[in-house]
Amino acid sequence: MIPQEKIEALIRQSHAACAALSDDDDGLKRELLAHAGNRWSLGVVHALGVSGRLRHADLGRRLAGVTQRMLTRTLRQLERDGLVTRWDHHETPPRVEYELTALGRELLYQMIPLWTWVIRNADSIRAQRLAFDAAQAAEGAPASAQGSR
Amino acid sequence: MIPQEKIEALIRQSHAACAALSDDDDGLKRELLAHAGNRWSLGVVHALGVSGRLRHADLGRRLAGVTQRMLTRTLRQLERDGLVTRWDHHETPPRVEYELTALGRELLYQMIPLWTWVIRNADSIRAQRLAFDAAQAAEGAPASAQGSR
DNA sequence: CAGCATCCCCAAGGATACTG
DNA sequence: CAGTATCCTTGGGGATGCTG
Repeated sequence: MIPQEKIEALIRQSHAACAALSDDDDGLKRELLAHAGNRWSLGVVHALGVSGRLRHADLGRRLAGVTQRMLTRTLRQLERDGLVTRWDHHETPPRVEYELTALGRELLYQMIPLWTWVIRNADSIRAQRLAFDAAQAAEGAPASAQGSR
Repeated sequence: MIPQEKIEALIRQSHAACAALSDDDDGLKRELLAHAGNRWSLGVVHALGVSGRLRHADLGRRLAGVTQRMLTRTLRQLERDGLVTRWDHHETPPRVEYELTALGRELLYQMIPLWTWVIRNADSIRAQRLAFDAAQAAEGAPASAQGSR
């Protein structure tokens, strides 16, 4: 699907980029990429990207199942990394809005191809997983194959 | 840096892609993206991308600080998701080699822009973090500023 | 050499209750 | 409404030792 030479060129490029990293950067890099693996970060960035400026409760409504605690936590992390801005209107009752920063928008922009790729390949990966798990099960308990438990 | 309209077009695209997801896919998607946040997954994929087929011990040598346990674990996860192939030569002493699958290469290919972006922005993010932490500290303990504890 | 078993620590994530 | 505090569970990550 993707020409081999192109992949190799890109790998060389990434290799050069990787070699340019200090040990210190390595940790930071992973922390940044960890947002992709965090339970709610992607959802927050995506919701803010789609809807612009949103209040805490609005965000909570869009992310089904999130608790206030985790939402606040996630927002703090994103704010700390400069991906999200917090707008506190200092009113009573409280009124706080969140918005993507330029950096956050860029990150979203960078994420989309990866994201789309994962979604496109979700089916084949799920099938692969099932096959793998089946193979593992067959290997792990061949003696008790018919003994159920 | 990136035109606003382009971002919005991409966001709409990602929104459409996201809307196409079932609840089931959502978990899978995050699990896949979690490889980006895992301690060693990226390193393994990168090393295999750069060097082709590698033995367990060779991989261990390239990833400074990894333990056999975590290396094996990581490889199993990647194998389960169809990103890495395990070649067991069934010899004694054991000889097992690992290699990226086509899917794994594609993932690496998809990752590189994001990766490069993070590296490019590492400095500004680190600065942002320091500022944020300083602000938090100033806000959290202004009363006990001189009282230490 | 490859990798499993065991024990351990800690942060992510969550449920619940409370406050300005 | 936005957020903190508290308690709990789970899994990532690691150190060490053993085996085919």
